[in-house]
Amino acid sequence: MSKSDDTRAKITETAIESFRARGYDQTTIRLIAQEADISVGNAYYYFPTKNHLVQELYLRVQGDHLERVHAAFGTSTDVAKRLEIALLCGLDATGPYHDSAAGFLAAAISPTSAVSPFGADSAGPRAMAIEVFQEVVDGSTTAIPGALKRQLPELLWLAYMGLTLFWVYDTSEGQARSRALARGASQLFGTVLPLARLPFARGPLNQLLELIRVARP
Amino acid sequence: MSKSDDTRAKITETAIESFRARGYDQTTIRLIAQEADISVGNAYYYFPTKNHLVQELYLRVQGDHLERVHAAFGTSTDVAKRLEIALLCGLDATGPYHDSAAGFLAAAISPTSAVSPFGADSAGPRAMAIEVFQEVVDGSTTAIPGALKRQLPELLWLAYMGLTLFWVYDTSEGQARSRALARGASQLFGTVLPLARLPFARGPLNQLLELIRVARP
DNA sequence: ACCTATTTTCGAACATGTTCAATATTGTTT
DNA sequence: AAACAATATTGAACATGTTCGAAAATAGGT
Repeated sequence: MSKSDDTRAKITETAIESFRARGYDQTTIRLIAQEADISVGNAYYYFPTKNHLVQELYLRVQGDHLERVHAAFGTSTDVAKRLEIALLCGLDATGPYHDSAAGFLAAAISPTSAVSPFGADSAGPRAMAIEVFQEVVDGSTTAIPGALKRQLPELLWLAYMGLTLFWVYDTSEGQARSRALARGASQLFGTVLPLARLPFARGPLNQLLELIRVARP
Repeated sequence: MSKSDDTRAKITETAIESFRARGYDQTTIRLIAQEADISVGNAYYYFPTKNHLVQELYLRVQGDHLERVHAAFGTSTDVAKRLEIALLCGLDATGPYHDSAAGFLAAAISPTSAVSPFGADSAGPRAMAIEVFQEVVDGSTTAIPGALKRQLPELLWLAYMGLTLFWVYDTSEGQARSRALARGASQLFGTVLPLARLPFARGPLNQLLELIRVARP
């Protein structure tokens, strides 16, 4: 088992390192095999698809995101502030890969892909990602209507996915626009959330929650 | 010029027909060339990329969307109702391609792809798509704050892109959930919009518009 | 009609993700 | 230790998007 684990680990490490250094497209299976001193076929013995190697990278970045968030939350108890932290830490964690983000996105977006954020194959990484936003909500002292509070982590994660999509297309220096968007959106969220408790917000809010119920099977 | 146009048209038609019948992945350049009675190299003389052929399909679907919307608007003057019509017609227009939507999506999503909805190469089709939502707004008698009204078509188009993304992943019978989402979202929009005129909505609304200003370079 | 430049067409070649049958290695049983 | 079963490993082969240099067709000018 050890030999097998070794080979697997060698492939994983080589692939991740190559993804970081060369990006998605430039990282070919043949190159990985060569650098890991194995044959092409052997790589496919452990990973059925190139995208399954991306999955490994995804996991690592996800772990990094969680770590960064934990380090940055500090004593913040305001949801909006915590959301801002979570979003910005997410951008920090993915930052090194922005140059080849397009390649990764194309690989990830297809529902049949192993790395599709919505697919079954990435239930693990996804749960990890939603966990971040669960902590955003749980660690806050802001009053949030119960029905909304339950759905919120997943909704915020979805918003984060949207931000990531924006980020991929963001060519501004250091992706400054994405950061500004993260800050602005968090702030807006902080402004709007209290309004949810006002009486005439009940109608729209219930409509929104019902909408989510329809959308989530 | 006529001979050239003929070849180009033959390729376009063959490709679109193949996309419809076989989907994205199963449509290979060699197959198109064979069915169009030309060589592979010749296809590449007219279309630098397979995705440029998808672009042609995109244009056609876009035109179909616009037609359907015109036929369906009727005498509706309510923004929410018109939005619902636009969204549902969009789903109708793309319906035939749902089976291979994943392939198309993967091809379209990369910023460097010719068919990326946000890229420069598809400025034409995109303008056409936004035009639909321009008409949603222009043909309505609903009172909308001016600053918002100006941004609305683009925002609604963005929402439509989101709906399309949901639709790609939607495996429900006839994509019923996507349709329900379209209806529900339109309705919610109709409920929320009037609230934008209330005094305390001014703050969040301005924040939102500022956010858009930041996000749009 | 002939020559030249441009446009169009061809098909072989290349790179890369993936598959597969054959071979080697390791583990288990007797 | 020998025989058998399982697990690992290999490298060639395949499909497909794309490139490229050469050949053919066409257009324009004299």
